[in-house]
Amino acid sequence: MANQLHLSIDRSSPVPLYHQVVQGIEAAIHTGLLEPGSRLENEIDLAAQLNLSRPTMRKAMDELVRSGLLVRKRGVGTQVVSSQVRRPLELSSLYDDLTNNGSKPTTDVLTFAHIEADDATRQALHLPAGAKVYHFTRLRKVGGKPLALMENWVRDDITHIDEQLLGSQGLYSILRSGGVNFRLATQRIGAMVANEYQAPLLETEPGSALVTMERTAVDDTGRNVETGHHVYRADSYSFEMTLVQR
Amino acid sequence: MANQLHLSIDRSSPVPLYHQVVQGIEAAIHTGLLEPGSRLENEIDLAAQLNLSRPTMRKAMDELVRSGLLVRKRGVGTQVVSSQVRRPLELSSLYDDLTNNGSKPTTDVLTFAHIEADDATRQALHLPAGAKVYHFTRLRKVGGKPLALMENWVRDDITHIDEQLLGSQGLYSILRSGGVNFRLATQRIGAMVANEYQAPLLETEPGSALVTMERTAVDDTGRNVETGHHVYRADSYSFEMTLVQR
DNA sequence: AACATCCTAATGTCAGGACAAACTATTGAC
DNA sequence: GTCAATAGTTTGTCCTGACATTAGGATGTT
Repeated sequence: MANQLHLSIDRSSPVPLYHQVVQGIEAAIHTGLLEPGSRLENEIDLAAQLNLSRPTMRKAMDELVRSGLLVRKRGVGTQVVSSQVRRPLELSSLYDDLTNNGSKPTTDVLTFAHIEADDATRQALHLPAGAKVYHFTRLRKVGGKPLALMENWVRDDITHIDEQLLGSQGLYSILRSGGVNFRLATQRIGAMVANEYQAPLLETEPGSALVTMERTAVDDTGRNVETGHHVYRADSYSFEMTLVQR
Repeated sequence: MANQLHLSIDRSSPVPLYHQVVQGIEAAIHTGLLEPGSRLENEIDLAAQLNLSRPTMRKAMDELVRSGLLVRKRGVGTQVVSSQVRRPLELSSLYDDLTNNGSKPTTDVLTFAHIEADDATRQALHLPAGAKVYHFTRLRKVGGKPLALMENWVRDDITHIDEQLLGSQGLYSILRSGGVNFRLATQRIGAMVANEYQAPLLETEPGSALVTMERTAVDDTGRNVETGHHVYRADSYSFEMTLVQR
């Protein structure tokens, strides 16, 4: 039962020890070395084997529990979750998701403007009256096939946004280069049917199903940096996530 | 700038100290005592004021950061997020969500059976060939208005499920009473248009937009307890969540 | 054989301390 | 006046140690 997982911890590495443990166990689960349903050794022994303190070991396991790979039960032990685990929904842009996936997305910038924010945008971004924002709509394709139609509003007091840049990079990548450290986002996922404007752009029929997503992102200084309204072809996109009981 | 929040910590309470702090700060934010965008005192001072150790204080703030109410920045401090915060998507049943919301949902059990699991179900629940499951479809209404059409498969080796019980309680409530401690779930959210079967049940037109959700839930022993396929009227339901950068 | 009780093992909570790293603002030099 | 070095503040990481709580098996009794 006691599974020997010989992780190697590099104390001279700049990556935190607990994170090295997280990566090691993640890898062990992924490669099948740790089988689904199998029990891990207890925290204290594991910590001792790796010459780590128990709080450090525990913090690593905390993260794995939070991400859904492990399940703990007091008085019993820790198990690898038996289901094939999907990654929890993370704060990332569609563009990043696609490139990480090996796809090569392209972006058509349909409209681009630097305008005074309307009421809804001012409220979403907490801007004073008269403040200006970047507003643009983009069409994202993968393999030449349209996937998403995206409309965004971004505050203009952070970094300059260029129409050409938008055509070659993801929005979040541009903003990160501009010094924005995203911390969290609130979003709402729903559904609608394609209207006469959306359907031809997405190369589908009016009346076909679309997934809708509204998102507002906050950076590490607490500013609401960006808000957007996106629609995706339902036959090509869905949101996967892992929920963890807290 | 240093905001005085006089939380009271009860050391004789069975609820963990860090959780008392979480609740206290949550309440302070909710009541407006801690304004959006305001800075908190540093961890060490806060811990000292409440006669807590820094790790305990820190664990409390960790949770608040994870849930999206606070934003931390090394060398700078901790701020209350300026946006109105929505609760992150938690592992809960629709029924619980609705009752917590003050609504009074009703459930019609459309079909109910105790049958041998098909291939897809066996794979989703990790069951051996020949295993039996409960299979049922339900229609959930709020205020007499149909909201969701739900089809579920549940393993039968945990607790007995009664057709009548399903009509009066949520599924998760029944399973919890049966000794199931849910730990996590993986789910996928998408969209479709209502077909001829769904539309009349949901009192909408064929071709109207529906939000779809597929979910598989895991308990604290690592078993896949339940899997389901739900559809919601898009004009009445959407998924809200908070994503946190990890 | 059935039941209640005790024991053990594991996670959960909490303390107090130490140092590292990052950001800010001030100070100093040119 | 501008820029770079520096000091101080705050969070990030890690350690050792201790006790509480729970689950489940083992034990003993009826």
